[in-house]
Amino acid sequence: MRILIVEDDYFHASFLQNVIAEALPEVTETLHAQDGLQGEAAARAGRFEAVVMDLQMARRNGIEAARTIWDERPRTRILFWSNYSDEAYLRGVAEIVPAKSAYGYVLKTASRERLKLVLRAVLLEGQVMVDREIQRLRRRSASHRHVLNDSEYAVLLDLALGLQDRLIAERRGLSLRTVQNRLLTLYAKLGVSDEEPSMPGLNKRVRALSRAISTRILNVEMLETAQRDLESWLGERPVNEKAPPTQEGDGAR
Amino acid sequence: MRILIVEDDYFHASFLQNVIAEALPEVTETLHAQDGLQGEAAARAGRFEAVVMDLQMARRNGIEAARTIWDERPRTRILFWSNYSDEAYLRGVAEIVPAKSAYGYVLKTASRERLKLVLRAVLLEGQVMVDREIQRLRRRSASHRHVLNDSEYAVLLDLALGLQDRLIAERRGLSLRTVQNRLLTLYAKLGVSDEEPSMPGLNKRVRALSRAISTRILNVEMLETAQRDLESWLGERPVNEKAPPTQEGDGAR
DNA sequence: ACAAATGATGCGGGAGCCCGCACTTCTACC
DNA sequence: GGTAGAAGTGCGGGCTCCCGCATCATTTGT
Repeated sequence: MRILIVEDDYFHASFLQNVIAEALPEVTETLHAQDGLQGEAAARAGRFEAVVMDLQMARRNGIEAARTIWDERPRTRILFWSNYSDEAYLRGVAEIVPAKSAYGYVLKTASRERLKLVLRAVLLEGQVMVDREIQRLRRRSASHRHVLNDSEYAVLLDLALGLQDRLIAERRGLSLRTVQNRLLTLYAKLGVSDEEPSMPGLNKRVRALSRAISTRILNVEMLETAQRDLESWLGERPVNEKAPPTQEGDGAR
Repeated sequence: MRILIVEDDYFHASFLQNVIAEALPEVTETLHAQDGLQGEAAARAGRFEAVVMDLQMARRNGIEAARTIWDERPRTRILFWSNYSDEAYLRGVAEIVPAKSAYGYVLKTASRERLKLVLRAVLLEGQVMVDREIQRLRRRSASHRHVLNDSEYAVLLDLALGLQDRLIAERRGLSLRTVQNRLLTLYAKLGVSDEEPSMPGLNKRVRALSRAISTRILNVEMLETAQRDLESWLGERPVNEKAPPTQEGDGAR
């Protein structure tokens, strides 16, 4: 069995190699890539069955690297290994994992024993496994602020990219008013409201993004990924011009 | 000489201790705190002259920890040691460093030799020193998107927190129109505009925040710090009610 | 099968936002 | 001293946004 390690921190990478050697004696070879791009290239060339992937790397983050790896070989088993349990990462991973494959998610703070366990479970036995520490954190925040469903999350992403209502409606195939309803519930779930005595007049739209980021429902990596997705959507869109209800050559604006 | 290390990653902390022992033989004792809060407490109790501080830690980030340490003992020398060179961190540090003190900023990817050099220069000799790698990155992005001056940055923070124009004006002691002018230049400098052929109707306000985050001009840590500052400002504000429609003596300006 | 709940949509209006135009300080450079 | 440029402010208009009120369609419970 051959394993690819994608990890930009030298210490973490060598620790991982060490643990792998101990937990998985059936491994015959491990390769170490330093960032997402290298990881993609290595996976393409090396045909690994198993990958341990850091998230949050320069040049190409772990989610995007995993996506292209899975696009090319959907059976690859990938264990995500990260310092953070941002909801954004979990949603990002859940969105791209193919049916054929197995994956896992562990925190870097997990004990050596737990890491070994997850390594075996995911990479060797093909189980799906999420560190119970993450489930715990997840549950705790869920009790507080309500959980976003997929359609709300999609709208949140669009909002975060700066799209205005009309465009969101077009992209998601909804009416304008419906989008605004989604935003409404989004505001509620993110705790954006004027009722706060301390919080006076605020711009709900921006505030929503702000809170989504503070609470790690969104993070930079997923924002960048979403931006790329948006661009490709814009690309294949049939130069759809809006027949503006009003008239005529308003020229560049 | 006694040194406090504030760092939540075990491997990095022990590597650092190792390098310190080698670079600074005059150190008689090092203490290791695992996050910002612990770091503040340790600094308060231990009266260290020198600190090596990670940014991006749970519970209390490095900037905030440094701020309270410097509030209590302004001569403490602090070396910031981070994986990232986000502009947000640099501005955050620059904002809080007291005149009496010395500080430095190194990337974790710096070579062992450079780390040793910076350790001696900052902690021992009291120089101010920023890793040249950071200057380089800084310069590169500066050429591209224009650099924000302090007042624009302040407005950006307010925008990011979700304040609306009126409140920003009040907080910064400006007229409404002036705030809007600032926002205008902010949009320009962040590259938010409709001229993009690809980018159709977008919400400039949100887009500005989005881009500020993507380009690391802002990051989560500084957003949270700014939020706390805002809350304390709101706290000491004299329950200022808006005499809404009309105007009159709005006092401060 | 009927009622209640949930979700999508339309309409309309008050408020906030973006920004062109014009006027006034304030600052800087000959 | 004078003039040009930058920054601050006011006014007004067009557009987006937030959201209450009301109407259907779909889903769910009993």
